[in-house]
Amino acid sequence: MTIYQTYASHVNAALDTLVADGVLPPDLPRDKVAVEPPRDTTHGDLACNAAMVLAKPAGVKPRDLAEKIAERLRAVDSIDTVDIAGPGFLNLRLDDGVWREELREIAAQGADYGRSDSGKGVSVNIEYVSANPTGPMHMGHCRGAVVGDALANVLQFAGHEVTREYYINDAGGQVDTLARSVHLRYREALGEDVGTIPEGLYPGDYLLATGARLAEELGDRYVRAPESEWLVLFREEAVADMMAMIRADLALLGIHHDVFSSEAALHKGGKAEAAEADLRARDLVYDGVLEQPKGKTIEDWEPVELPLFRSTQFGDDQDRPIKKSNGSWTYFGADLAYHYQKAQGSDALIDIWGADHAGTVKRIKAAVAALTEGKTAFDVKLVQMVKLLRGGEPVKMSKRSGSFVTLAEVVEEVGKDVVRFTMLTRKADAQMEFDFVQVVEASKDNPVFYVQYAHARIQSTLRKALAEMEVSPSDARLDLLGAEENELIRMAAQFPRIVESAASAREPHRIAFYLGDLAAAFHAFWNLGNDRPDKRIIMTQDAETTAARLYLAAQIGQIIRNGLALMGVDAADSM
RNA sequence: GCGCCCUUAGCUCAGUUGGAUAGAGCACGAGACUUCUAAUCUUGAGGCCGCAGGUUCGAAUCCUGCAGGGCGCACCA
Repeated sequence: MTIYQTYASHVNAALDTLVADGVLPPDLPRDKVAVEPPRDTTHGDLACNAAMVLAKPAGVKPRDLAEKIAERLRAVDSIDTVDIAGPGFLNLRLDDGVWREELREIAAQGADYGRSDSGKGVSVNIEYVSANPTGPMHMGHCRGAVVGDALANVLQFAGHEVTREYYINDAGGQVDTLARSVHLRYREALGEDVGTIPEGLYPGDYLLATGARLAEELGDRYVRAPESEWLVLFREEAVADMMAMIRADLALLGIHHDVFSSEAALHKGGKAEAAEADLRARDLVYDGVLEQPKGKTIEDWEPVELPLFRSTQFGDDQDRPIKKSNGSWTYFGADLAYHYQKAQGSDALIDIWGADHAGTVKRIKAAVAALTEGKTAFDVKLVQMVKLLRGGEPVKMSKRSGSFVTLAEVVEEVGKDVVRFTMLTRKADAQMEFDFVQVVEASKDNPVFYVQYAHARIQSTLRKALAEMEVSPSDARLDLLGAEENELIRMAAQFPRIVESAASAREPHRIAFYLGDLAAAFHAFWNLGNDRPDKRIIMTQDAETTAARLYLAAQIGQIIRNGLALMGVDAADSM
């Protein structure tokens, strides 16, 4: 139990006695009662809003109710003072021992500190990356990959059973184009001069290897053969190679999915037909004709009857076709079936998408709501674009020549940890700049460095104390810790709350911001020792105080490691 | 024309799902290095939370309208 949960239960007990005494009516909903750290630390250690939330339904004045709750809370041993402030806040000040005890808790739980079971019983499927298997990963995929992976870590830490999934779009027109591009490279590998790559095909050099491999394995038998004879084969081979490449790219970032789902396999298994039948039976799919969109003229518009999903019933502004006029499935039609399949295996679904797909969120949410009859929680997290800069100047990217900035190049240049941390320094739905120069700067402007530096400082202090004083961290005399140290502990004790909020809000960036704050607090404490030698961690004349402060520093280090681990970043022991 | 996202200090951004006097960093002013790693810290100034209504004990946060910016708008993926 965290400190906050412990004191929430004290508040609950106090409310129970008030109900028993007839001051409060029974059955008041208490879900809005919160015990939280106050924003302003001068207000105490914990703040509770119970009196304000319950006063109205109970028909009493907030401050009167607050006074009654306060009376009962004052009887709790570990609570030093209870003040009533503002409109009826209960401000609790805890005995210092409570915080010292939390420090021992951190030490005892170690890498598990912050783990909770709040997500227990709710399995989550999180689909992220799902880049089209037509080439290597580039920076456009990077942010979604990191956000998805970090979120998966956070959810797991919060007790959810998590499935990390990648959806392979291996059934659309793009992979046919890929197959044709590879066929060209295959002919090239057999000695043909193919000249410049025609418009509409993928020009990238990364297809050379696949072409060469197929030339070696298949010989020249498909050089002159009609497309119908080789398209499927070349498509499968090319997709397999592209996926191998993508997996290798993801591995550079430390990302490993549990499940790779193939769109082609979905169709083979008749999943789309099954979903359609299900929806038709409930009149959620019908054959109809779409109107031409208003405010936009389409030259070759022709009204066609298509099977349409009634997404307007779920708030979309148009019903959406699940099949094309040529009979094949639309992306949406397949995606609908795919989400149906995912919903069979998990209680909650999360998709991480690029913001350019924002327009399709409504229809897929509608589809999932329809297919699962609203039973499966489903979230789409949109991830905004990343602008690449070098020293403030935009990095030029040309998709046409195939010379985009690849993920592998970036990881090679700045390292996995810098990429991952930086991608989490903004809310996912806010635009972000990634400056190659800035992200590797060794200064406090650079949060990656700043947090790493705090950790390295802690580790080096531990080493130094051991080497020069033969003193190790110890909890024997934690009573020697003062007010400044307690501030630090208070901050450290928030970690479990932060993890929980990051999990429930699905916002992994909160971990990064918290670590920045924690690092700042540690750096501040450290520098206090410059002005006040009695506040240094290492006190050569005082082994007991040194041991206690080392214990504190070690636990701060532990939390930084735990937070970084959730982000998928390794902690540095020295810099 | 419609839908979604955004608008917070000069700049870049947080804001614990509705809490108290709205916070950081950069930049600007003033300070701290014979150090425990100054790769850091302390301190000052800086605000109509885009605008206008509404909801309530209480709004940057929720609702409505408006303005400005971004993205997307037949069968593409």
